[in-house]
Order: sequence, then structure tokens, then C-alpha cells
Amino acid sequence: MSIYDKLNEEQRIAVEHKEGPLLILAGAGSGKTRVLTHRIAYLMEECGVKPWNILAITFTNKAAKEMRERVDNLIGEGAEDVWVSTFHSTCVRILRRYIDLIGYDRSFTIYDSDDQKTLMREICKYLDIDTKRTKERALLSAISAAKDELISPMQYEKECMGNYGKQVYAKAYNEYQKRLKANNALDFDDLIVKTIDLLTTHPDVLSYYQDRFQYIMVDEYQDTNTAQFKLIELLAARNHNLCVVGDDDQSIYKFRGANIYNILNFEKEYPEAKVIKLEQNYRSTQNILDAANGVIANNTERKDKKLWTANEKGDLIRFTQYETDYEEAAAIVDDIETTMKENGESYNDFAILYRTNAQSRVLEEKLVNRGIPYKLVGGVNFYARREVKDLLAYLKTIDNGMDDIAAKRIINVPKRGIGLTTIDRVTDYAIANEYSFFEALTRAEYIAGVGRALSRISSFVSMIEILRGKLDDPSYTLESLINEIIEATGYVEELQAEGTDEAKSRIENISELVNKVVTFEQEHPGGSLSEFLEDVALVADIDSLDENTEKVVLMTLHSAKGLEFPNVYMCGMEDGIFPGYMTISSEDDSEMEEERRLCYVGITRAMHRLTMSAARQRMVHGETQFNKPSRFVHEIPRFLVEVTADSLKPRYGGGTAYGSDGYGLADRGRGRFDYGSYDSGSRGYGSGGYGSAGTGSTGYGNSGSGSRGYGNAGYGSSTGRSSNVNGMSGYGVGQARKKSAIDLFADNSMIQKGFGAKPTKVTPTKEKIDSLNYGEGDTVKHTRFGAGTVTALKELPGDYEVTVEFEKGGVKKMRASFAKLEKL
DNA sequence: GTGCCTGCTCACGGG
DNA sequence: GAGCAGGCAC
Repeated sequence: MSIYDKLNEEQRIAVEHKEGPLLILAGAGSGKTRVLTHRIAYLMEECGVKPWNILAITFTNKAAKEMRERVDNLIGEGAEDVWVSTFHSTCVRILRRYIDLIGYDRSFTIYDSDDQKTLMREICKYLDIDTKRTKERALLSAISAAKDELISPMQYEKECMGNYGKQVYAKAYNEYQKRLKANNALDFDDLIVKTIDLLTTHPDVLSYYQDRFQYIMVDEYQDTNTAQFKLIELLAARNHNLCVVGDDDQSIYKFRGANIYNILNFEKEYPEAKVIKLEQNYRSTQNILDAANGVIANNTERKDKKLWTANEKGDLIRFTQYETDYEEAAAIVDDIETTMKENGESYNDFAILYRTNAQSRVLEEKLVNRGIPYKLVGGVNFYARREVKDLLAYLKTIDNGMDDIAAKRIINVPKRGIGLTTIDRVTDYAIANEYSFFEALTRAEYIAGVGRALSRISSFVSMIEILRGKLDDPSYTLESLINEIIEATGYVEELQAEGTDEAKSRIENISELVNKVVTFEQEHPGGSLSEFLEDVALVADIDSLDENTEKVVLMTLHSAKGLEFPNVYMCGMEDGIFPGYMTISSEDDSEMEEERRLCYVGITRAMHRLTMSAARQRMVHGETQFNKPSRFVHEIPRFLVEVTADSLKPRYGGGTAYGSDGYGLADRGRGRFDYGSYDSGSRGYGSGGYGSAGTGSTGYGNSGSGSRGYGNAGYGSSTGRSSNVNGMSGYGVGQARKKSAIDLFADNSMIQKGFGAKPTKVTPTKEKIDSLNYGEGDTVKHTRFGAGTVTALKELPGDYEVTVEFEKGGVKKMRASFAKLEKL
């Protein structure tokens, strides 16, 4: 029996496709990695293709590593010569060899987003750009977008002719590139762009790689941007043996330039392409799959496909709306513990997914309290911590003396009495004489006004030069280098003297960095400093995830792509969070579609059990926000969802129905749930029926009896009575889906009065406010959230607490002194 | 030149 | 709510 016998028919056809372009549309969980690895094995074993003639591109190092391991397992050793790597590391490898051909030094530095921001700040100062009006971030994202589309500064400038506002961007882009070049640095986008520059201007180099990469495979093709597409096109131009694998329904990186048309138009680009659809899912239960299909069916721009599975139906998807984000987190953690015991599973069988990194904090808190081991993916990157960045800046300065950003970062860290005035003078001198900042430091004695700082500067310079000199000895390790830096600068010593908890944790991070250096040298004997730094620059958060350690995994939905877990929790399922406020208020419908694909990705991560949750109120950026359950929850066919009432202790008085929001809670018993009339399919939603029941009773709304297309407002009361409260009833026949979802809980102010919102911490107000020029019922404008109606006002000492229902951003409660609302 | 305080800004995702 | 830049006092 061969390794190919276990493949299904479509998988086998894909694996055995040898020559010519191939598009594999692989639905979630359809075994695409299996196809890719088997195809590599097949090419090598059955077709005699040399491993070094195969290039497989993935999006993360983690995926690359796994792919190599799996190929190794298939064919037994020999996969190490297959070039498996990410777009970015592929480009770095090519550039390290040939970038001098396009005018950079081969020891170039890679700038991360912090470095980019620092550089842009300098540029704004230099070009007199008012950063209040034009943000660095905006400039950088415009530049990044231009690069993703392969638009050069010159082209950009042309396009901006006559548009004064845009000309600022063009100038900034131009200066930014100039400075990157002067610093011998490349940002992430440049890695791709410069590789294309190199290949298009040097046919011999291109030809070399075209010969080398006779078989090219690209994973997650739906996430490639125009530049990446172009790169692949160049490399594959001679042999046309290009195999791309992707799923248009899982395209979730538009914000960083992903061009979904790369996959949608593949057949136009390569008319001779063979197209294979993998539609059998091996991962999830039928119910989970149906839920995912139900959600994604609301998107219009997609390739037709229908996922199916031979797996059992499985459990229903569970949904619960909690009072606060804290209760939500507590309940999830509870549930993990119970389920784990009941099913004899381990912690790594559970993943908690959320839309934004900020949501992890509350969850972490609860997990720590319970002593549950967890792994947080993302958040504040290890390499973004101050102490780690400082030490890396030393390494960068030693490695690449032209990197001004790095040199300026450490010139006075730890403090050595070289202040801003001195730095400015050195900078001016450097610019005037076209030296790098570090070069200028070596000539400090010629710089007017440096005076007192001169001796300090020279000792800094000689420290760097001595360390740099040591690297000439091939037996000198990077480990010794970093230890000498720590020693010479007194960095750790200073932290030890501080003795605070924060200082201790910084010291731990530093020793962690030293560990990483050691590991790097073990894994890459003879690896250079540049290689170490590039390794560091190109790690993704997800790379550090080891699914085999017994920990609950916490991460964003974005990070979860490509992974699977027996039990998945999708929390914060609220309009305003997911889909996010930005998406809801956007004019562009495609953004909602992207958000929906993200939801699809989340759902399809689950193998056996999917639990969704929402909170009525949560703190977002210091303001209490009231959110309705996510429209995506409503898009799951109702018969697939089991809604459980928040079963925490009764707290708001038993038996009384609160709120007209249709989620009215009664006694916190384990109530039943009713969506209203979801049965009627596309025709309408019941607004009611989210009511949970009184203790053990069946106090829920009438089910929206089929054809009528609505449900009564099902406010559970302790008597289990279903009734209309405050005149809110379900939506009528034919009510548009979208509308009902949005208006479902129109009168949120009632909840607030009923529940009495969580007391906000009273902080002294900066500016005493005695009266307001607006009141309940007035329309006001918020600088960020736009227009809204004041639904409640509460007097505080010297301030007011204003509850505003925004037209687009939901209900928010804010301090009048802080929010600066303007009456309309 | 250093250190503290205040006020402002950012509130989506990441290689 | 948090992190950072800028202002101000020493």
C-alpha cells in the first residue's frame, strides 16, 4: 500500500498533477496541507524531481516547519533540500545574495513597525508635516498600500499631481524610501518589492531562480497581495509549474493588501490551468459545518462550493449572552474545566478566539485566578518590549553601522549623559555631510557644540567598535557578544539596582533573549549576526505556538487560521466588536464580507464543539459599551443553535423582566431560547425570544410561528409568560434581515435603568462641569462615533455621565467632561 | 541633561 | 485604559 492510497479522488488528482498551472480550491479542513505535502513527495518519488527544484511558499514559519516535517515523514529524510519558506524569508534569502546589485549592502536591516514609526516621525519633523492633521500611521499605511500595489514613489507622485492633500503623502513616501536606503534598511513590504526590482532589472538572476524553482507551490493563496502575485508570476514564468492552494472564503487579510482577485482570476491569468475543488471536510461535525455554511452564504463575491462531511452531526452550537465581559470570561473558564473533566480532554484541546487582542486581558485574568495554564498568541510581541528592542538595537548597530534608528535608540541607553541637544547636533552634522549617524559619532570632535559630551561619545563609539571587531574571529559566538553587551553597558546591573517587579520581569526578558541567541546558534551553526537579526525580524506571533503543550490557547481569529481544536470558544460575539464598529459604519460592503469570512474561519476551526458568547456590556477603552449580539450569530440557522441563559447567580431581582431589548433576563435560571421566527428563513427575524426563562420554567417567547415571520418579544418572566414589554414586539413579515438585526434592541437605555450599570470608577475630573447644553433626547455629535441620541443623563460630582445611542456605533456611556459632545 | 507630570491619542487584524 | 510625546522644574 502506498502513501497515496489514503487520499480521496480529488486529492489524488491534485497530487498527481505534474506539469502546468494548478488551482486547488480547498475548503476549510479539506486536507490541503496533506495534498501539498503528498504532492511534494510525489514529485520527488514518482517523477524524479530534485528536492532543490521545488519551492513551497507558506505565510508563516510555523506552517513552513510543519510542512517540511510532514514531507520528511512521508518520504523519510530528504526533504531538507526542498525550499520551504515564507514569502518574506524567501525574499530575504534572495536579497542577502544579490541586493548589492541594486545598491544596498548585503547586511541590510529589516525594520519592524516600531522602527517604521520612529523613522516616519523624524520625516514628519523634517518635512514640517503637521502630525495632528496627517498621522504617521496614515502615512505609513498609505505607503504600505502603495508598495503592495508596486507603486513607486515616483509613480505615486505623478498620481498625486494637482491634489495638494495627497502631495504630502508623496513627499513623505519619497523621503521615507530615501532614508531607508540611507540606513541600509528595508521594511517588510520592501522585502517583496526589492526582490521584484532585483529580478526585473537583472535577467541573469531571474533566470537562475527560474531554473532553480521548477515546481512552485503557494499555500493560502487567497491572502497574497499584488506584489506577491507578481513575484510568483516572475518565478514561474518559464516553467508554468505553479500550483496554488487557497480558499476564497478564508481571505481575511485585505487590510494588509491581500487581493482576493489573485485567486478568483487565476484561471483568467492561466487559461490552461487545471482547477480542483476539495469539498470534503475531515475536521468538523456536520452541525459546525452547516453553521459555517449558513454564515458564509450571506456573502456574494465567492466561488461556488459546498463543503460536506462524513462526520456525525455532533452537538449544537451553543450561544450565551452574559451581563458583562467578566461574567463571560468566568463562564468560559468554568466551562473549560467542566468539559475537560467530563470528556477526559486536556487543556490543549481548547481554544478561545476573539476579534481583538485587547479582549484577552479579562480572559487571562480568569485563567490566572483558576491556575489554568494557557498560551497567549499575539498581544505585545516579545521582540517589541523595550529592553529587548534596546539590546537588539545594540546588535543592529554592530551589524549595520548605517542603521540610524538603532544607533539613536541606544546612544543614551542606559543613560550616559548624551542628551537631546547633542543628538540633534550630531544629526545635523550627519545630514550636512552625508554620514550615517554612527559615522558622525566617530567624528564627534569635528562637530561644533558637542563639547562636554565628547568623551562620552567616544567611549560609546569604541565600545561598539571593539565588539564589532570581535566578530571577525569566527570562533567568537553571538552568545558571547550579547553577554558582553550586557556587561559593557551595565544594562542588567542597572535593572537589578532598581529592584522593582517591573525591573525583574525585564531582566527575565533579557535572559529569554539570550536563550534565543543560544538556540539560534544551536540550530544554525555558523549563523551570522545578520541572520540572527533577520530570524528575529521575521518571526510571527503564531510561530511560537506548540499545540502539544497542555495549555489553553488564546488568540485572535486572524491568528487561528489554519489551526484546529476539538473545542472552540468564540467570545465577544457582538455587533460593534465582531463585526467591529469600523466595519459596521463603513460604506464599503466588502468590509462586512471580509468580517464574515473571518467568522467563517473561526467557526471552521472547531472539530467537535463550538461555543459562542457575547456580553451586554463591556469596557472598551475606558468606556462602558452596550452591544447587541452579533449579526453573525443570527446568520447561523436557528435549529443549529442551543441558547443557554447566563446561569450565574441572580443579582438583579428575580422574576422581573428587564429591558425591551428582547434579551430580557428573568431569573437567571437555565431558560430556553427562542430566536423568534428564524424558521421563515430569509424573511425576517423575531426580535424577541432571546429572553431566558425564569427558574427552570419555560418562559420564552413564542416561537415565531413559521410562516408569519416574527416572534413575540419573549421576555422571560418568572411565570414564564411571554409578552410584549414596552411595546416591543417582533418584526413583521418581510422585515429585512439587516434591519432587524440592527434594530433588534433599539431601546437599550432601559437595560441601563433596569440593571444599574456597573459603577464606573470615579476619577477626579479635570474640568468641573456644572451644566450641559444638551439633555435626554437631544442629538449630539461625538468626534469619533458621529451622531447619536442622548438616552440617559446622570449627575456626578462635577461631571455628568451621558449615555448616547449612536447611529452607527451602538450605545456608549461616557463622561461629559471627557467626551466633548456637541449638541446638534 | 534628567525626571516627572500632564495631556493627547489610539482605540481591528499582522509578516 | 495605556502608552507616548512634550513641557516644565530641578
